[in-house]
Amino acid sequence: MPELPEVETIMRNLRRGNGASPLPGQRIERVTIRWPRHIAEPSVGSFRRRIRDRTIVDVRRRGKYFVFPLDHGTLLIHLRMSGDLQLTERGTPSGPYDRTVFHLKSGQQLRFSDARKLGKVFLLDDPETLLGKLGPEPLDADFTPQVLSSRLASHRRALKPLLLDQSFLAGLGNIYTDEALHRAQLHPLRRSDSLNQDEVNTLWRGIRDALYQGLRHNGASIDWVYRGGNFQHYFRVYQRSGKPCLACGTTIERILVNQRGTHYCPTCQPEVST
DNA sequence: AGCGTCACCCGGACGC
DNA sequence: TGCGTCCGGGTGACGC
Repeated sequence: MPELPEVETIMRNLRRGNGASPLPGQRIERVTIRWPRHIAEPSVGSFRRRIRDRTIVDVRRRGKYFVFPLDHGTLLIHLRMSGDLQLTERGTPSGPYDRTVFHLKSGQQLRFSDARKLGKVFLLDDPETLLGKLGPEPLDADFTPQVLSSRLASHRRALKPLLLDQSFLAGLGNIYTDEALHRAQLHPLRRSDSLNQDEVNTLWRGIRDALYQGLRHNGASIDWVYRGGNFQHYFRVYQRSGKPCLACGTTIERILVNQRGTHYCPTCQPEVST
């Protein structure tokens, strides 16, 4: 499932062009919409009309969103569970899950494929109506341990659901949350306002380390969808239940936390009486 | 505020 | 071989 490192990796490829021409500067001629419910805003008809002849000015990421500032308005795409974005050369055979295809003046196509159809596409005048709800970027320089500390203290939730909450912190999903908590040696059910300063610092480090390692390996390819990365070979806890902890040998456990599969090491991440 | 639940989806795993 | 069933997971809506 595309989380920050996967979205960032795909974003960099689009920006560079990766063999094809870079996406910034390219013009959209028209769009093919094979699954209209992908278009979240505006209406499909309005979207189709307004996207014509727009120039893609830049390619960015905010949280798990792709952000494409246009000469008029901003295109935003969220991959959710099973989405992928590819920049393809003229004549590339279409895939079975290509849902929305942007035909570019260059002959290339920007293809949004999404097997499970949960992704979303937006065309907004003001992207902040969407992006403004997001919490800080965990890799930004102004995301300091102090920022994390004060945000943690203002909630009394378990760490796991809090870290998954995009308005608390933008970009973590199930994989990187579990990986970050293991690095920080914190139990997923630990209450956010119970951490001392050392533990906050360790959590900050754990979040950044997990994300940086994901980025270094171009993200994780755990579904049949995104195939670009190999971070899945370096998971310490995610989908490793029943296997030995790489740090201490204890068997990794899987529990449900707010209906989310949660993987952790009972020895490295002890339950704390708070 | 935070939690539980449901809905949206469908490929793949599993059981028979 | 082929069918039926369940699961996972990001997010938003809704109710408590």
